[in-house]
Amino acid sequence: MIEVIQDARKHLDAVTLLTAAKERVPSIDRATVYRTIDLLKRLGLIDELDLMHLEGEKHFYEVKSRKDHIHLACFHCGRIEEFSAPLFERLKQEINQEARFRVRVARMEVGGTCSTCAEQATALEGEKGKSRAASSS
Amino acid sequence: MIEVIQDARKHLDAVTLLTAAKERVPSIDRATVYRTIDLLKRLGLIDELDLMHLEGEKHFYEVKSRKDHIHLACFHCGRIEEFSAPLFERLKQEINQEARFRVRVARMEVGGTCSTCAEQATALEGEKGKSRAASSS
DNA sequence: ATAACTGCAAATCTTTTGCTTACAG
DNA sequence: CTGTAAGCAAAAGATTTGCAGTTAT
Repeated sequence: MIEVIQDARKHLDAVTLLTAAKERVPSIDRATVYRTIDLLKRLGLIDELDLMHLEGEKHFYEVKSRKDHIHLACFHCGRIEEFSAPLFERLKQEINQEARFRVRVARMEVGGTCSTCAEQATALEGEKGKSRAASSS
Repeated sequence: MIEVIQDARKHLDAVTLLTAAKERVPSIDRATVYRTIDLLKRLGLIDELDLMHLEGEKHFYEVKSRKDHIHLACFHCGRIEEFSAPLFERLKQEINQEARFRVRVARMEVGGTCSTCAEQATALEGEKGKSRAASSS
């Protein structure tokens, strides 16, 4: 089961995970998937993500890596980027020290506009701008 | 409606929000609450939180403040602490620059052990073994 | 026999939607 | 009128639970 998550190229939600798992064990049930997810979560083997609820309220899962990364969710194209930063690690340390809070899991999710979509938007504005400029939203 | 969220001393989930709103407008319905939440979210007036799903899968809401803060959720006592750090702001800037990702909302949630619970755990360990060391408070 | 795991079905919880009425512009 | 907002009821989506049958210890 954790293999399924590991093998996945993208973040899986429970239903997709169920479908994927069925390819290996056709008889597998929803309940088993959820129970296993819960187990893996408690064991700290996987992380649970929300990905800014771009696709509804479901959760997504990924195998926990040594280095946490931030998920950047583009509101326009829905793509999820991952971003690692030393600053993030430092921030966690700071929380440990300044708030005296022992960090076990840290999740940072960001929503906004990815570079591709930003460029497209800029390009579009440019086209329209030929005829008429200056409409501040 | 946003007043209800503003007045709240703690983070509210939709059901609690509904109850609170009913005190002002008894006829109010779930649907209205959810529709309003959705509106306020889109207007960027409130932020949606998960608080590490300490209490199930519901979402919590708080009025958006100028300065984002990080939510620290204690797995032991369930308390939610807020933590602001310049480092967090810098991290967002870094995302803007290095990933060329235009950040609109950033959410960071941390799960772990708060200082109080950590002290209690230490105290317990101390009892089992040797004498306690001085603890800060 | 015991304990852990699984499938199946039903239940629960949270959020969304369709329809209808009320009301303001 | 016409479009927006609200109530109500039902639906939908995601996750959990109770129960019973299997399998390994």
